[in-house]
Amino acid sequence: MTAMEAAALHDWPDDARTARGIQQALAGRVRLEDDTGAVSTLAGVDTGFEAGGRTARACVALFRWPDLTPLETVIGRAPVTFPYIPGFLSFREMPAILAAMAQLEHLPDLLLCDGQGIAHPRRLGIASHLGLWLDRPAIGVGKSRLCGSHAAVGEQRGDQEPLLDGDARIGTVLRTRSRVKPVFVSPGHRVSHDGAVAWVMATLSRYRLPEPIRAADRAASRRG
DNA sequence: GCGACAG
DNA sequence: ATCTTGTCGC
Repeated sequence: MTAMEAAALHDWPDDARTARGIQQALAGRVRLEDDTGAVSTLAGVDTGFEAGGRTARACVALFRWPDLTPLETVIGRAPVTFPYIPGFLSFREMPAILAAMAQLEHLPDLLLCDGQGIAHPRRLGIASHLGLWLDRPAIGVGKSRLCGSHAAVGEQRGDQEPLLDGDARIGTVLRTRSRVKPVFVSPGHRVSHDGAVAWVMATLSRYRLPEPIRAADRAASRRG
């Protein structure tokens, strides 16, 4: 990696201007080839807020693969030092996520993150940023669109349409439940578009979101 | 200038 | 994301 990239990876900004520079420096390091190796554990990642929004509370819900047995749930907290600005979500939530990850004996072999991967204005959504930071395969699963356009998606479970930004494919709009609003799937790091969609489909139960993300979502937003 | 805009 | 109770429906 270049010196600028090395400096940007584990560096932290305190303003959007600097954050944008970090995103631009890191985006080129994202790998879109499937490089998951042997997956024996995977985790869902989500963040909630408490104390009137002054504290971020992240949850990492670890599961065994391929049986999807729940293994462990950890919670990490961190002061919120960055405002919510579309396109800069990772700078708000990652400190808490990293605090949660630090509680695990071993990092998950694959991360499913609530939010976008490369389906981002500068191709560095939270799943990409986190995947790069931890050097782990990561997938972004957004409940709504940040950027890009797409054709109408079929109404049946499994129907999908590529998410495009001009000529470039940045993700997939995937119907995870028949007649229910689709999700926005995009590679975070070390996974392909098709690989990301396959992982999401493989971790679904009967709901709209993958089970690992649902579990993280519950723990992260649960009061107390 | 106007509209869009992850969580 | 969060502030918030009950309620309609499978």
